[in-house]
Amino acid sequence: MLSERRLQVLRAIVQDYVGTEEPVGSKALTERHNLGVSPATVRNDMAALEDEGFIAQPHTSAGRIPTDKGYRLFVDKLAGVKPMTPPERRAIQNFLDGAVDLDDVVARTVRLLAQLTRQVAVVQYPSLTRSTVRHVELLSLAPARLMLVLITDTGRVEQRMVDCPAPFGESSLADLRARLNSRVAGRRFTDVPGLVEDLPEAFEAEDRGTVSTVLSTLLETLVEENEERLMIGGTANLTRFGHDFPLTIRPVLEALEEQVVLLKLLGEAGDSGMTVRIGHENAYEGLNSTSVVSVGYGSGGEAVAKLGVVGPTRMDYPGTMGAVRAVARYVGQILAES
Amino acid sequence: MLSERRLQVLRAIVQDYVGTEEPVGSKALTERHNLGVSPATVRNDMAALEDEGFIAQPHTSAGRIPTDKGYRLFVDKLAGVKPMTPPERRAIQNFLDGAVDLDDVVARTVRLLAQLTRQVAVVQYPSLTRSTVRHVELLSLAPARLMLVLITDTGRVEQRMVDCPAPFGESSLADLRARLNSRVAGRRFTDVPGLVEDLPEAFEAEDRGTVSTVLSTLLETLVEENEERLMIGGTANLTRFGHDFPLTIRPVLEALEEQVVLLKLLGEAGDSGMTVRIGHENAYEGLNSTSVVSVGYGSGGEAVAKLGVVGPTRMDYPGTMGAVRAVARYVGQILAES
DNA sequence: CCTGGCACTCTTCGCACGCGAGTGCCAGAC
DNA sequence: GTCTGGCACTCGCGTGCGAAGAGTGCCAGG
Repeated sequence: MLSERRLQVLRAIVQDYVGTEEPVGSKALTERHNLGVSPATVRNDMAALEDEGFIAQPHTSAGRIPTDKGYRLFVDKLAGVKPMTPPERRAIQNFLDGAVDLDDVVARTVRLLAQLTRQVAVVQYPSLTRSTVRHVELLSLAPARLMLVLITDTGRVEQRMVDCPAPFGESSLADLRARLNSRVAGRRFTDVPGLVEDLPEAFEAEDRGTVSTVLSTLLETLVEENEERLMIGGTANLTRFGHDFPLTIRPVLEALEEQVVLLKLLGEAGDSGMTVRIGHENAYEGLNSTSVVSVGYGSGGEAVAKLGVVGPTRMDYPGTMGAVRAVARYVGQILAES
Repeated sequence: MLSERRLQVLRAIVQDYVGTEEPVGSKALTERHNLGVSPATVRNDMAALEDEGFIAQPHTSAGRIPTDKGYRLFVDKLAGVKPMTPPERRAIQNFLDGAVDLDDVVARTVRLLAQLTRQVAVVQYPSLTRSTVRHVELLSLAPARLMLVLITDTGRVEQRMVDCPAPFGESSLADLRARLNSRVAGRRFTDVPGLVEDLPEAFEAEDRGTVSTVLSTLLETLVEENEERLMIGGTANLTRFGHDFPLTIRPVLEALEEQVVLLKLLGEAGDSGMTVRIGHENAYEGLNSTSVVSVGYGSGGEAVAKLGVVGPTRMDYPGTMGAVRAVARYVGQILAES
């Protein structure tokens, strides 16, 4: 077990390293933090910390830098979450209050997070899993060509082309439209598949193919709509990553382009409370030299989506966590109001 | 005026520099391109080209690299557009054919362009300004509440809520829907106002208020929802920019985050034909070390939006232009089909 | 107008060297 | 036991220098 002072030494190392970006030595430590002991003592502590794998030296005769394990301990035990100052809070609220619609809320949130943390921000759109169908519209564009329009209670509209296997009469169309709406209007997305399953049976044989096609397109649309989208911003902050640029930054940019990767990343984070994934704790190896701080947010008590930031493992964890938490909180408020 | 051979020398310099990323000297030139003259002669030509400002040397006793002016001449006079090979064409078509909706078309286009050119791709969503109305749909959500759905020929769908001043019967609704569509379907946005002006007169007094409301909402949608959006991709290709990383890449990333900047950038490009903006020709100074190749695309003969790529001034212009043109062409086809 | 030759200029690279930061260890003090 | 001061040792980093090499500009001759 590590003594109290050794933990303090680790904390000091993390803080200094985050500030200076340079390996920190025993002498500098005793000068900048009054630990009340001499450099020699600190050296012993450092040796112990290194044995335990919390810190490492890039090369002999250099100072120490924290390892992922060191950051982990720091985040878990040694550092709190730095609360935002009142002016910061006001700024956040003012900025988010100006949003006009959902897209705008998300866009502003991304900007805000990126600015506050000076890192890359990722914001997931509020999930639609609980949304319902308001209306389904079918329009005939050509004899064997329909357009399917889906309107959700969140005001979102999705449309799809449907190529019919056979011409579909106007009366059949009206019939299908009416039956479809009476079954699914007001229902949750997840319930729809079961509700329309037997619909083709109500139609003439010649129309069944088309009906099935329409239905499967509808189901596809629902699934896709349900699919999470996200927005990222602040990529310019990647330039502050480190000196060994190209190699570090490239896989990160690639990861950021793969929304699937990011969604999985956010998805893996715990549902409640803030999650910090440090370096190799990230499953995606392109992000092995980054840390991801994420948290759920939502309109009610429930989290409907996540947001977070991606930055170098050498980041200001307390500050970042404070900003992420505060932003999530205010976004939740905004969503609840609208 | 520059002699024919000097132009050839310039062309060779550009080609070699693009390939090697290193200043090219007189000797290497004569070896790799059989110009039929000796290095000494080439040196004289180079001196002349340098006097005219087409090439420059990073430092004395280094080879020459093209200046922006040199690239300009190269693009205008010395290089053609390299056509895609048949297999490439097929690949493009196949890839784009898989798209399910407009968002998907745009997303795929971005990926495709980024992959083909190995640069940053920018695709603007089809604009509504020059498109035509395919269909207007009116849905009754509540007795005095309608939803107006506008479908454009580019596959874009916009929707609006309409609060009616008075309840609006189902038959009136059908009537309005029919009249509206017969007047505006297939017409350009800009023509719509004149076409629907007198529509309220055809209705009973009690419905006129609602009809007017619907019409003004429609006109609003046509005008206001002309908001331009765009999608970017391939930012990971920025890592191939050069050796002097952070300084070059940072402003580019910043520019890419500012959609306004990008839209202006694309907007400034000529409406017809391909536009190449090289280095300092770009108004936005963050992009002074990049070139932008853009072209309009559209469903018919007319361009409804632009797409393009952003890359280092040292890029393969013929290849890039070929890819951009080909992609624009196929996207246009896809849009026309759907 | 082209060509070969030549002198000149710079950059780059390798290498040796010294400095300084930082470490590990040990003997002694509290 | 724990902390401290001292000391020898290790390396990385910056500097200076010299050689090598690439490339140029210019000139005289074909």
